[in-house]
Amino acid sequence: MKWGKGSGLGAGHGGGQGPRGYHHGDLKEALVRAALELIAEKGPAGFTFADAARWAGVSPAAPYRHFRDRDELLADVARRGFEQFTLALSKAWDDGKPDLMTAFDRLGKSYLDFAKREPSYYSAMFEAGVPLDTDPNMRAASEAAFAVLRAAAEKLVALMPPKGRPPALMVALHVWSMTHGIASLFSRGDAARRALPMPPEDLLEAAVLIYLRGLGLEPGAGR
Amino acid sequence: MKWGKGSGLGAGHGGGQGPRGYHHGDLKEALVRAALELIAEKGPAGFTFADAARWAGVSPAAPYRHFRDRDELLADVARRGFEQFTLALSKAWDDGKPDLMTAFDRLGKSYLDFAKREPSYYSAMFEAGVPLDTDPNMRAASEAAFAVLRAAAEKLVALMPPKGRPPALMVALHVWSMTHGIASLFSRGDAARRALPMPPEDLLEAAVLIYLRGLGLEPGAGR
DNA sequence: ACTTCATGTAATGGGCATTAACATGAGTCC
DNA sequence: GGACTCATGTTAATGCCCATTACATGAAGT
Repeated sequence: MKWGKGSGLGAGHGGGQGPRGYHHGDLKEALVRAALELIAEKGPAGFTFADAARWAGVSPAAPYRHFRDRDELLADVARRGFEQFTLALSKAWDDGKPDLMTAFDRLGKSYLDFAKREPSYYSAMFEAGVPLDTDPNMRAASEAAFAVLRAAAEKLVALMPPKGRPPALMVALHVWSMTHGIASLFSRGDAARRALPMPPEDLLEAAVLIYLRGLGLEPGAGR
Repeated sequence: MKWGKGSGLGAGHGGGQGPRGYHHGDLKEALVRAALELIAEKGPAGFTFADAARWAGVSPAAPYRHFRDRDELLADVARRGFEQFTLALSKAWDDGKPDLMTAFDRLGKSYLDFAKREPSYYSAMFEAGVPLDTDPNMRAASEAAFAVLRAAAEKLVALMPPKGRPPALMVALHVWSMTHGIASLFSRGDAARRALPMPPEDLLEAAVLIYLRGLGLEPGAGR
């Protein structure tokens, strides 16, 4: 045997998504983890299919049994990223408790936090150029993440008098864009980007406060 | 001769930045154009040094006379992108004429317009992972672009009463983030991204109006 | 035990980056 | 004007690494 036995996965029963019987280790999971590791090291375009195989400790051809090609691997990473992202956002929003403003702020911070804690996922999701409509699950996962934000926006605008109430979708898009912009420009783990006179979290918080005031929501509302 | 004569560059006098005497065509320019073309086709990571040479109609070794490696080529593309970007933004801002609000709006639109009209430059500048501090010119070019935005923000906050006047730098960063977020998420030429119920320009305009109102700037101010 | 399927391996062909040695044409200096 | 020199490009060669297709192999099912 020339390739070793994977990287600490043992010969478990295969907890992934295969029905049950796995022969060896859980290669699919190992490949995904390899991809994450490699993305963190050299960016979403900085590694090859063979690299992932090498990292997982198998032969260069083994990945083909699990992914058609490198793109499919990347797409799977992105999909998983969206799923975890949705989870994190939902948790942060927590249905608007204890009050909407607090929860909304937490939501934004959670977005930035995800981008910083999981730069590999974030890269795969937003910067790798993975098309959203190869896998229907992909689009669903991505939309689920946005749905959290949108639901939050719905509750927020419901605080306003029905007269000049802005469309919740627009509010959600605005907040998303702002947050994504800050994350892309300043909040990456790279540290190779631009310096900032304040932490990105504060930048975001101020932006959202100003924006909401512009909508007519006073800072104490919804409490 | 096996490689043909380039792609329509003719044997002009060499209008690029070489002092004057060029032997053949203006290969350096041709390579940059090749890179732009190829980025547009397959993304900033989707082409090789040899591809660029082939596209420019020269042998695979020729580019080495002009760029140390592929990264240097990409960096040059990014630098030129920032320069053109600065130009476009300056022109749009036009020193705040005829009034600040109009000019500011034009500035934002110009940002989106650049991202849409020159997706290759935009990619090289913001998505290719080109480090800003390899070439001092690079950082300078990138900062010049931001300086336009910052100057505009300065003029805008000067409209406000000195009491609760926000830092211009923060305003500039907010607007930049928002605009960059919209451009990244929705305004790319890709068309492979997410659908939007309104044009990105309108989304941005609304966001900026709301944000400025949140700062206490009434829509008619500065006129 | 035989079949079957999932899982991996060995081997092959091709492309790319990179370098060194050679060719060529434009300006330069007497 | 003619030889010199340098920038620019070509040819050729090397080594690496990748993707991908036939072949092997071990575990489960009957």
